Amino acid sequence: MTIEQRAPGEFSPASIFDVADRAGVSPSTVSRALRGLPNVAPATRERVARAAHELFYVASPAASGLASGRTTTVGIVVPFLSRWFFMRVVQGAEEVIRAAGYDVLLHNLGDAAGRERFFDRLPLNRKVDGIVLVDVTVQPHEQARLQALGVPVTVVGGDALGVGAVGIDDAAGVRMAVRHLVHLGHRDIGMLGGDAATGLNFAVPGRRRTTFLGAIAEAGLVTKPEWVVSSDWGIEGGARATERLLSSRRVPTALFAESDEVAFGALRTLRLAGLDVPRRMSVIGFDDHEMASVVNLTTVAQPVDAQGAAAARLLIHAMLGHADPFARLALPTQLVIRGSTAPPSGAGGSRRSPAVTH
Amino acid sequence: MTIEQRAPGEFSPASIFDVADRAGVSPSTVSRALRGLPNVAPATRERVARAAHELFYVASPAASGLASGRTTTVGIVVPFLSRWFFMRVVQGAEEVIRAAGYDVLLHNLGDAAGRERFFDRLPLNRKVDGIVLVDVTVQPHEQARLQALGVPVTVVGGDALGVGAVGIDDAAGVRMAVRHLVHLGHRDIGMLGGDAATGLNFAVPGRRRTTFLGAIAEAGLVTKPEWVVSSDWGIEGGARATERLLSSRRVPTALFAESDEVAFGALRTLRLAGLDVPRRMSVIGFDDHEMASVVNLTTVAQPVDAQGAAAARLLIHAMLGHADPFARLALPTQLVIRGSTAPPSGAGGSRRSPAVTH
DNA sequence: GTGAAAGCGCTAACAA
DNA sequence: TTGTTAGCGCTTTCAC
Repeated sequence: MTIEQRAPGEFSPASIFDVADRAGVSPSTVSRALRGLPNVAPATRERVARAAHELFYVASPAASGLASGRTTTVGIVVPFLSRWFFMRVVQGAEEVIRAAGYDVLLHNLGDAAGRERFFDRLPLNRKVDGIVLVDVTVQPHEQARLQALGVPVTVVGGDALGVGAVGIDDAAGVRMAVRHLVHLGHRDIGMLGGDAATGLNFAVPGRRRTTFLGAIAEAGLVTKPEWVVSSDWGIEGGARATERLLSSRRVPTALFAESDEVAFGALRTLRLAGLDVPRRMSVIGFDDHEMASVVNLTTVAQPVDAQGAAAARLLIHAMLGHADPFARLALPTQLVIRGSTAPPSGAGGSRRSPAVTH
Repeated sequence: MTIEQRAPGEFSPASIFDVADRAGVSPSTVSRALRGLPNVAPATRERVARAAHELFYVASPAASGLASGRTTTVGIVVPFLSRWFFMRVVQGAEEVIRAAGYDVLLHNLGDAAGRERFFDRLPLNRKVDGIVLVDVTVQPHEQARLQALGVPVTVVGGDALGVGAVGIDDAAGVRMAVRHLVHLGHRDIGMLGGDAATGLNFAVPGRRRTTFLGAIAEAGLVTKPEWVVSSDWGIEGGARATERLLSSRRVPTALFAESDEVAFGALRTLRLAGLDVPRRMSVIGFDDHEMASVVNLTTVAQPVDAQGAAAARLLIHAMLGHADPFARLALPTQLVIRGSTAPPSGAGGSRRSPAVTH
């Protein structure tokens, strides 16, 4: 920007030389003093700090980045922005990252094409010192690309080899849900999944379905193929999946939804179909979304912010060179019983007050 | 990073000189060719492109940033990350920003201290070419600080002078809600607000309350101070506000909630208090949150992604030097009638099927 | 504890 | 249309 183009009030920011002049030291000393490096006399440091403050001096990130090779920025990569889970993970990670003095570069994959572009073109190349990858199962060839970035990576809720990972014990959570239904007396249990058609191949969906089928078998039950139905993740997906399931000749007495958002969609469809929950149909979700208490949904709670925060901490350790970059962490899940599950209508047993929408 | 520290497979990325050598041209030609500048022979451009591709060359953002003064990054600043509205705005803006070739630096204010720090220290200084500010009312002294950044700013849903702004006609939306209740026959109408205690001074809360009181007066009604209650924004805030309101000697027959999330909290409290919605209490929200259809909430819909997208477009125009940086845009709102509003129990009139929670 | 000097990898005048 | 030449504003050896 040449001087003529500048707006009247605008003035070019102070450089490290300006600060050096004002403090009566050399630029290198300014640099050292301001970054808190050792080998700076307290009095000098003080003088430099004051000069910098008076001139509103802040080091140019581009210049120091170019000189040092560090960006003081970390990338957070999510499949979508609109899902509650991702947002909360981002929130948890953001807080830790900012507290550690880094900025957050947010990258939204969006769809399958976006995912491919991400691994192919590596748009975060040289822009970040580390990456938190949320809920993406990294394929082997993708992992190679990631390595080419030359920065540490941690993963939340995804499978990945050779990088730090934090998540929950998904299998334990799913089993918890199935057992709860079984203990209530249900023998006909369906499952509503996400997964289909997004092409983003994110980590969770497949895993939960496999475990569900295993848990059903463990309980000595069988489920029907028409009772295990996938659709897009989210409320609308859950609604559509439930519609499809309800079109079977015989329907189950209980539904396990892969996420609370899918469960919410199910609740809406069941209400519109006039099927009382939990009298005619029990529904259990997964997440403990903040809306779960509003719609009185029984669910498997997982700590979401905490997973983001843990991944960020892992990453920061890795960027600092300490810490095992291959660490894996599994946070606990917990059953939260509310009003959307009850014994099947045929059975005796205690009754819970029904779930209501508002 | 010295050569010894490098991991085995890692190799230093190609520089613009490497590409120049391989293509048999000078670095400046490489630069021009790769950035699509005019005055490059098609054949040359082609040769350069191939060389760059073969060497996996990508320009160092720090170096080109330092040389050009541009960052190809835009900052999005939000008060919180955990609120649905903000997320959707970010989503809408992100898409436009990325499509225009910029990266997104996400900055979360978090709380009052974070807000102050933001305007005081300007952490986005020289890191972005423009800023989208979400739902922040910019105070005059803050505006001066923003100007010091020397980059264009646009605001979503906030008041701000001298910068582009997009939002909705809040007043029209609020009046729509109040009139709907009045037409149903309600005369005792309360309001649940956010606002209190966050200290973040974000834009919307105060505005909606003022308009609400105006609309009540317009309708020739009166409301009581105990019926207009504020709490933290969000579900828990709405729940607490409703509890407080219900402790009045006489309660209204209808509630206008400042946001759907506040309304959700209200619905939960009303359910727990055994007050049937809409029979004993009508509730109307604001936003058309995706959960509104699940809990059957009547609400005033506003386009959220679209506001973020519009703000991003405004910003990009401003960064490119075209476009009026003072443009203001108001997107339309729309009443969405669902099952949470009905005539008050005393009155006659048509009945709607009740809202249900799950 | 401090300073001098040499880059970091690009872009942008200017010249050719 | 292309090449040459200076920087952009820091950090970082290496001397002192």
